[in-house]
Amino acid sequence: MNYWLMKSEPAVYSIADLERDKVTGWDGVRNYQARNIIRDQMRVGDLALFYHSNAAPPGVAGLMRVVREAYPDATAWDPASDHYDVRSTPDKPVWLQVDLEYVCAFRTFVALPAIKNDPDLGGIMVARRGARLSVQPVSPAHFSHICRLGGCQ
DNA sequence: GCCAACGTTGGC
DNA sequence: GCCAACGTTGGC
Repeated sequence: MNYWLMKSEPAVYSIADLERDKVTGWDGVRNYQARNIIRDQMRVGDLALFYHSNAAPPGVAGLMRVVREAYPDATAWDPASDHYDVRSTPDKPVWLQVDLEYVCAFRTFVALPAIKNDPDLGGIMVARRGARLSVQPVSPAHFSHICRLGGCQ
């Protein structure tokens, strides 16, 4: 079982939207490093922290689970989509997505400044080098600590 | 809105 | 393949 942190701007799609939808296709990833993680490493049953980026403050808002492994992201060949990419076609898809299901919304939002100041979360990627990557690995120890801070399982 | 970090593009 | 220019992310 692997653990991840996945970013979304809450103004676009938030943990409350996922709670309503129950399952969502995590489309729109347009970074090769993030795509390769989705393609090569994300497996059904993996858990992911739902991170609110571009928020005030940013931070972890809840928990979700992978329920479908990598498959083509159809928004890439939709000219009407904000994520349209002329290089990707149904025959040769460039961009991939997974499906994620809602697990819980944190009772306590775990804000980025608290993450940075927590000695138990030293070295976590979201606070350091590679912070911009929209799909990141999280160590089991860091993952369980953030879940405990958030008040979710 | 600013800007640092960093990924991508394209000329050579 | 180098690297300067440019675009994007995302914290602040």
